Amino acid sequence: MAVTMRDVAEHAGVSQRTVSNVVTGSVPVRPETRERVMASIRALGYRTFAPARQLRQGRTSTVALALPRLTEPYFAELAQCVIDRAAQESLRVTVVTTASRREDELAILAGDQVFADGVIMSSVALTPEDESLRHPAFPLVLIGDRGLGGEVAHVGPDNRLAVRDAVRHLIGLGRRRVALLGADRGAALTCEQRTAGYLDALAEAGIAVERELLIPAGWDFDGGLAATLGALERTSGIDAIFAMNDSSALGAMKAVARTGRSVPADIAVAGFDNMSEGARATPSLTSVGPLPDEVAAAALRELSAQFEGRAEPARHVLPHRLVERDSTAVITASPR
Amino acid sequence: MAVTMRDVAEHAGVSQRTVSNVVTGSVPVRPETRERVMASIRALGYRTFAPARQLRQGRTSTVALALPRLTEPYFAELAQCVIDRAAQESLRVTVVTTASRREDELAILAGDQVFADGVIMSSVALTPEDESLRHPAFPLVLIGDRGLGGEVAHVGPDNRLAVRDAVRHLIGLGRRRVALLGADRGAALTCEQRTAGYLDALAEAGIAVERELLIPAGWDFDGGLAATLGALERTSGIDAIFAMNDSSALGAMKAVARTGRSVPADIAVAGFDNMSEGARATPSLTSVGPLPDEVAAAALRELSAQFEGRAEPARHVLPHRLVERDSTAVITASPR
DNA sequence: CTGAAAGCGCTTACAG
DNA sequence: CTGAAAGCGCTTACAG
Repeated sequence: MAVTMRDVAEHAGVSQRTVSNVVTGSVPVRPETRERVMASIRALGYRTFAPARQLRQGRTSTVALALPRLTEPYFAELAQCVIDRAAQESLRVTVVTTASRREDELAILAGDQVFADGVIMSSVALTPEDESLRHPAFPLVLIGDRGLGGEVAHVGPDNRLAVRDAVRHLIGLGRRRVALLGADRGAALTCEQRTAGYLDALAEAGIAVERELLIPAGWDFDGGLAATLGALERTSGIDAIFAMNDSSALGAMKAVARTGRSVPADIAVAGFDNMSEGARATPSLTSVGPLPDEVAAAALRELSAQFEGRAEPARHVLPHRLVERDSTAVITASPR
Repeated sequence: MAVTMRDVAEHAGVSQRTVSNVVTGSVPVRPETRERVMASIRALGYRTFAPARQLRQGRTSTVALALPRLTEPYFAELAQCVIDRAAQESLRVTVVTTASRREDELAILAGDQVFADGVIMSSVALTPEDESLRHPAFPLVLIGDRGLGGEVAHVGPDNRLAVRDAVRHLIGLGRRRVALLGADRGAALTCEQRTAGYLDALAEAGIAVERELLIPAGWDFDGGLAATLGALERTSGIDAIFAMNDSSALGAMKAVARTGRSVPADIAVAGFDNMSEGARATPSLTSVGPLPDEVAAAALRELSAQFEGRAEPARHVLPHRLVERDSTAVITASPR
């Protein structure tokens, strides 16, 4: 740093203390003095050197956000929500991406990459057995899918209930052959839980489970597209698709259209995540889950609670909402 | 911070200096000592407090990335590229979004939000007249579209040349009524430059400019979709569309399909940005421009040069590439 | 390869 | 409302 607070103080003929008061605005300063200091700041081109303040205050006022990737629209939207919410509390956000690599997620737990007061992580590769999850060395909140261990804070929906509600909605439309898209992530808790919700809804309605309606698929647009194309070719009579997330649901809608069928007339489609992109799709996509902004807000709230020592790490079940849109409308629209 | 380096040194029976050597790995430490220190670190749960290191070193090892929003796929991809490239140089990335607000961009120039060694900004609202651009108070690199002032570093393609190449390609396919989608941002330099490239290509081919082929549109998916639907209804005979960016080009392709026409048989479509999403679209999208990763790499390289005082802020013209894909293929595919 | 000590640029009780 | 001074937790010449 070229010019320091000391230089400004000298230039303005006041103490460092006064300059600090002006800069932080924490203490009222006589307008006259204030003006003089501001003038010196401008004249000298002074800028606060953040690390010094942070060292003194013992905190960075930064949160790290760890996500698999920003190129998945859901994560991009979530990141935007976290940034916006954090800004309201004068917190900055450092984004770290893991590419879904277990080693990267573990490195974050080890605190290697963490130059922040706390971490919000969307983990996809950790398991409840991971020891480092027992005692994170810093405030940590897991978001999204995973319900891991008992020690670590978490915010997320009740996956099972949410999916049950969504599939119930599909069945309520009179659909009887509801495919579950993305049903192959054996060990992943989220997948298990969402699958359980699907089975609940079927059982409730007295519909038998058909093995071929459990469709393996990647949880992204291309995964949903490819798997749906395959399923529609292989299996006839599918009249609804519940996708494990919105990205794959959007892919599924494209697949349906490409085979000359219509959403929702021939096949109703619903997803999970309540991505804002779903509202803008054609047809607009029915989805279940908390809103991304609600997830961001809850994660930040939990992190703040830990910063302030207000609470033990807690596990928050976020209420989900089923937003019904055109992709499950009851009208029988004609194709195109 | 609970446990400091001092505590570790005491616990291990060595000096702070030695602990520091072990932690940073900058100086070789006797394996035996090293092990003892590591054991103490684990036992005490020590973690480096970044601000102290940063204060001492006089730098944050963080770059701020300022973008309009993360929910625009191009920016999400660019952010991912910057994060990946930065990680290679042990730099962290703090993401700040401006929502395209001029006041937010100015605040960043004023250094208000900047807790980083330098800033990479994708500005959309500043003009060459903005005084704060003359003498940024910290290393600053503008990316993407804007060619602003002479003082501030910039990386970006030659918009005019790039668009000329792309439109030339369209004309080379035998298309004669090439629409320019997104041609309404009067003052914006990028828009001006790209429009000039379009006009160049037409002039070259001896094609008269048709006023109604200059289509105003927002530079995003929905903007491209809506404007193209309107244009196709209003104007007949359009046989190609060059969109100002890939997002609006993807919207245009959807509009074309929705009106029962086919890409590329009826209407060829090309965009700008070389977003990776374009390669995955159906049909895959022809695009021109540098790759997002090339933009990220160049921006970071320029920033590093400024950090090290290696150079005056420079203006880098990135080579563009025209990636030809299915949306401009010569085969006459039948619809669907 | 390791110690003892200075100092990075701030903020904040402690006085007035 | 303002001063003088201590100290946050590191790294790094300076010695050995």
